[in-house]
Amino acid sequence: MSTDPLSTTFRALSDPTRRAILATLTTGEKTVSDLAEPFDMTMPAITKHLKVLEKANLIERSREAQYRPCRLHPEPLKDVDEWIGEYRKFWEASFDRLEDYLKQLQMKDKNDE
Amino acid sequence: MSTDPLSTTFRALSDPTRRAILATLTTGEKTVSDLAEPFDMTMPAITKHLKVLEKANLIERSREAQYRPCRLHPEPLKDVDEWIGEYRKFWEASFDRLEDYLKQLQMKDKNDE
DNA sequence: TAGTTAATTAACTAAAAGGTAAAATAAAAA
DNA sequence: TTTTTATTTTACCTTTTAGTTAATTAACTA
Repeated sequence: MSTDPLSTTFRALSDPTRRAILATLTTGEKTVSDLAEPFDMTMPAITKHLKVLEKANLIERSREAQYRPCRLHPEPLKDVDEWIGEYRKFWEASFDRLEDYLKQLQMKDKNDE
Repeated sequence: MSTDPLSTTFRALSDPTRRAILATLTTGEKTVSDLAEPFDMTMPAITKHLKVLEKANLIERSREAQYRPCRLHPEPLKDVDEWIGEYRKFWEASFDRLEDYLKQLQMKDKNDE
């Protein structure tokens, strides 16, 4: 398994339950039970999802009495945004122009051989 | 396993070999051998990574003689970009101000109870 | 046609992911 | 102090992932 930060972030985001948890946390700090409520899933499953998000640094946790509130820690998304930024020009070019662009690059490569 | 498009895209991006393959494809169409060359990995492993990328719609493939050239298909990254856009305001707020913002929301929630 | 090159498929393995039920822990409330 | 509430840990199961080697397919080349 890949343990580099970007892989860890993408991995954490690749589950709809975890993305829904992040979405809930955009409205503020929440308890585990709060977060579990919308899902047809046992508590331990939610605990595991929270662990994945915590290890990916996408949430932070504290303690208040018997609660372990979670809050959003969006910083790793910055790196995803930067990564994806490199590809923006490729989807912004229309399909046909992308074809042309890549064909050009390809011809350039062939000339280099 | 989650089969929704966004999960599939994030899943495909969660491996550094696959991200490196995409990066190589930004310089134009490439054969499987071209793509395999930088990695200390057997061909079947690369074939599998390409299958994951193809199923995630991040690459497209064709046939030329005995070659199966690959090219970038960046469209699914658009959706990732849109998803992440919803979180931009959270990492753009300074850490302290985010704390305040979330605390505010939290108080509002408590008042609603 | 025989051999080579490019890539895939098949069969297998080890580890990780995502879930469960039951037991354990920690703090609050009665 | 006992009970309840919130959450985690443990032990288990099944499926998926990421890799391997060996065999196969497909097309070019001598």
